[in-house]
Amino acid sequence: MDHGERRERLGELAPDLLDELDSEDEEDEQVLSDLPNVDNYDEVRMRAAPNPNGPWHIGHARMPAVIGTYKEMYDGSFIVRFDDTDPETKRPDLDAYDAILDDIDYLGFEPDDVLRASDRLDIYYDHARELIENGGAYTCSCTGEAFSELKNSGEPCPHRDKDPETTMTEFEALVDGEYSSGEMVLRVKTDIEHKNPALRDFVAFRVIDTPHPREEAEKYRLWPMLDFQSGIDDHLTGVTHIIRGIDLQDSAKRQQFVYDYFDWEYPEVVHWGHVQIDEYGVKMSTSTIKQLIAEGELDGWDDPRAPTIKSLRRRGIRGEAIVESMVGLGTSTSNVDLAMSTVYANNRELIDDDAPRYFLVRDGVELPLSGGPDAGHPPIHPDHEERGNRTIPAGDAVLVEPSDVPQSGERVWLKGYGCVRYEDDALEYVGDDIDVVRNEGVDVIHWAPAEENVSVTMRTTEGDVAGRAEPDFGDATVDDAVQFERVGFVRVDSQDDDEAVTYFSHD
RNA sequence: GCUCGGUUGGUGUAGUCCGGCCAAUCAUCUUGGCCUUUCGAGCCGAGGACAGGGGUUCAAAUCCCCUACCGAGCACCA
Repeated sequence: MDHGERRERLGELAPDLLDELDSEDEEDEQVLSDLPNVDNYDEVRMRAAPNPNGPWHIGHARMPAVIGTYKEMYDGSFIVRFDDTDPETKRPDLDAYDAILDDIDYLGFEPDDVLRASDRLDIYYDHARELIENGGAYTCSCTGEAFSELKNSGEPCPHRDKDPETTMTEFEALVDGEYSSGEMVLRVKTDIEHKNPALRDFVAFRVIDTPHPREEAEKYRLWPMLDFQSGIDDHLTGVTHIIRGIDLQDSAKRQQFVYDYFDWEYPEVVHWGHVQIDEYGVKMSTSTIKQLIAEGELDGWDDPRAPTIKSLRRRGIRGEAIVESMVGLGTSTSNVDLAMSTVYANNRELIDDDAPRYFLVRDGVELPLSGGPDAGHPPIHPDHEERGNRTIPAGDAVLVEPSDVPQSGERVWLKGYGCVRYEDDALEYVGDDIDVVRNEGVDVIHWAPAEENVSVTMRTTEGDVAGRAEPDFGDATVDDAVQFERVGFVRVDSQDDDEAVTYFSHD
């Protein structure tokens, strides 16, 4: 029995099962693996916890793409929580908060709530106090080096046995700003002999002398470390599923100690590996990009050479295409490479059907033309005759790309116009019988009028390219995705009289 | 050094928990053909993978052990 026969048979025997089979088929669309233990929760709730130190690079799209997709799969929710708890070494960039939310919006997702950790210091302090009362934390004035040495040999530091009252007093002094950076920290008491040294008595709070850039938070000096802050917030905001990188593999184990003190249930965790993106010479890290912009190597976050979401956006890559590509990577713990060709393939599928066609001649060579009709009329879209045809006036001369100039005596087909022969440095019309293309191997090329055309700058990942487009390209409006035939898809970035700027999307 | 994790075609992924219907899925990629006045799309076809070695088993991508390679943590970064 082949598939069809089996279906038919099943339909006779058990129509119910067939319905079930069909609905399963529809859900074959599911691209991500199931989240663990979803049934144990009323609602799947997730969070993205970006550090607002700049707009997002492409890799950052993975988090909203994945949790946004899970949100749709499970009818769940997700929040964005800015983990901006280091005013110094990971100093937040005030513009980045909105830039990141804007990027998430571009990807097509809307967070159910947006929080800033720097608004929540008092909450963290309160939980620290409770932890201290429970004997789960102690103030420690060891230098990092000294503590590390003790810790690595599994020995407690002298401050570990402090009574909670002393710790509490010292903690309040920390909160009140009576210590400077480096003098005192609050540690969570875990297991100083834990076989994994990474889990032994980690720092929960430290003093940072540099004020936070946000006005609302500039008064604070005592800042929680990620593992403490994030652990508290995940619980308080009802997060049921945490998705994070393998660099945070030990976080859950550390935070588990805190959760145990509070008698909380730890959320489900999924770890994924790092993403690398091919095709970019520029290193993909926010700080590197920031530096290149500062040095003038890149024009800005949306420079076509920058590996950022803002750049892809300006290049006309739809958020949906980025999301599909990211979701396609799945959530495996091994590191993955994302090929930009996948993103481009996804985007092409989204824009191809709508993109009108135009000719753009790069580095045009001007060739006199004689003997033919006044104009060429190629279709606006080859699959949609109803959209009509363009009009490209031929005039007395046309532009063609240098590599398209035929050998002397040879013919070439100017698309939408007809066949011409190249002789004595000029083109002469020789007819409109398409059979020469079909049977005689005449090449079809694109062209533009030498007189009446639109000057176009096409910005690409490799630099700017100058060209001339056919006059009808003037009909394209800013933000349109169009295809320059034989060149590739571009997004129209600006359009003034006879001057246009386009950003190259992909071929 | 201590600890934790990973390795399926060029790339990514499904399958691994609960061994058999996996001579391994899907996409991208490369490629042949059809169609086409380009590119793309579409249609038909092709290419290409279970890191290596042992073991358990009637049966292993799947379980166990070893090796190799890759990665992560051991921060007063996130």
